[in-house]
Amino acid sequence: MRDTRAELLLQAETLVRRRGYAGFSYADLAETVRIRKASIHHHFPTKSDLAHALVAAYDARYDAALAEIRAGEPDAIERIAAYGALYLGGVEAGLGCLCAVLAIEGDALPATLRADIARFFEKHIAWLEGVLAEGVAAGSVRVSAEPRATARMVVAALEGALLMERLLAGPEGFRGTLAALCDGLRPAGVSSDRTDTI
Amino acid sequence: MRDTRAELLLQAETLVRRRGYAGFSYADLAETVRIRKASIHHHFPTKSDLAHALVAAYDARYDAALAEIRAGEPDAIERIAAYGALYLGGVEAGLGCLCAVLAIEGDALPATLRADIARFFEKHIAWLEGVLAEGVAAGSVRVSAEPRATARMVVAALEGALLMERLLAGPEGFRGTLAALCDGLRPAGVSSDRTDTI
DNA sequence: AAAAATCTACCTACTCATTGGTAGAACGAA
DNA sequence: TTCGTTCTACCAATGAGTAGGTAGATTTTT
Repeated sequence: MRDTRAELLLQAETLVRRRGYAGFSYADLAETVRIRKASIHHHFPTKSDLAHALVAAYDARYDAALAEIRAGEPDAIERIAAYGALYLGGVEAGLGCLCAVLAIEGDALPATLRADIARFFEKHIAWLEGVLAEGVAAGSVRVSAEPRATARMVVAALEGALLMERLLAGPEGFRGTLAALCDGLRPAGVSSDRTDTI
Repeated sequence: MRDTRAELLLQAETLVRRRGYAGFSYADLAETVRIRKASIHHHFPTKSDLAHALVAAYDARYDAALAEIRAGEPDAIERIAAYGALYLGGVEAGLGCLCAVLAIEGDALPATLRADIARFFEKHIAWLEGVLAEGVAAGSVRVSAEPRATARMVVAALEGALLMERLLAGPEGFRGTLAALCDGLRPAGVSSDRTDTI
């Protein structure tokens, strides 16, 4: 027995992350999942229903990943490197960030969806702010501005790098940006042994 | 006598930057420019012709702006701040970066267009690499990694911030990221008087 | 346990607005 | 008269979404 709904979510996510929200159709999705177009409407009545479900699933996966990083990695810089590695997966697969894709088409999207996306980003910023604040307290991080502004900058840099390096230098280019980002947060005089093995 | 072609380019750019490439149509454009749909085809036979022209014009404007910054501003950090201010205009107007928008829908775009966009980003990276290298030589910039990787990171951070802050905190949020970015590039012990007045 | 009712997941076969694009005529300026 | 521009009037294809039906599993009633 196959879980059609899950399959639809998986393939729809890939399509959106590859071609954008307006750039994929129920017909495309129907073809890749090998189901009739009308059957998709049974699971997701409208396209924006599907989009909501997509964001919810994506968000939940990130929630789990953030929690795991926090639990498994004590060092702040390593936590950020691990966070960056989540994006690296996208670059490797040639897929943009779901929420970045949707954010860009923002003006054409339902307001509720835009709110979901905003919450996604806010959550990441808050998480990073916490990580940075702890790192500063522990002396393993040097932040030039307030942690909040730096947190925003880190998310922005990673989102931007995913967007750009998918077209330019691929994983190679992304790793470079991630390394530069992490190095910039290290206190002066601390070596950066591990940044090239992220 | 009005320059319809220029008007078309202007309005099309706004539409794309607001809703994405797949998210706007010749019908939309015709309505805002108050012309018939078929007349647009006279100026831009196909949609991808229009897209190419859009990128070319956008790219040319950035070329001019980068040259002006280089000519008018001697200090490296101030140059980067001025570069960031170019993006700020987008946040204020609620418009994404044209090339970021197109990059995200990359897989659905003609390959030639993708190449144009890649060149746009490469150019910015190269420009920033030059600015950073000069700054390092002059002692006004401290780069933790190689200038090339830092340059990539700067473009990524600004592209990402424009994308995100359009939905989140607006110009306020963007200025914060820009300040954090610039502060991170300043040599230790140098005050950041001007970052809040960018 | 058998029969009846309901539900789930999928189907074919549409609707109807919109998409990018074309053909060819009309207009105005040089 | 010719050229550049804009128009009306179309086209085939595709978009999201709907109507209504069928086969099979599940639940409810007798």
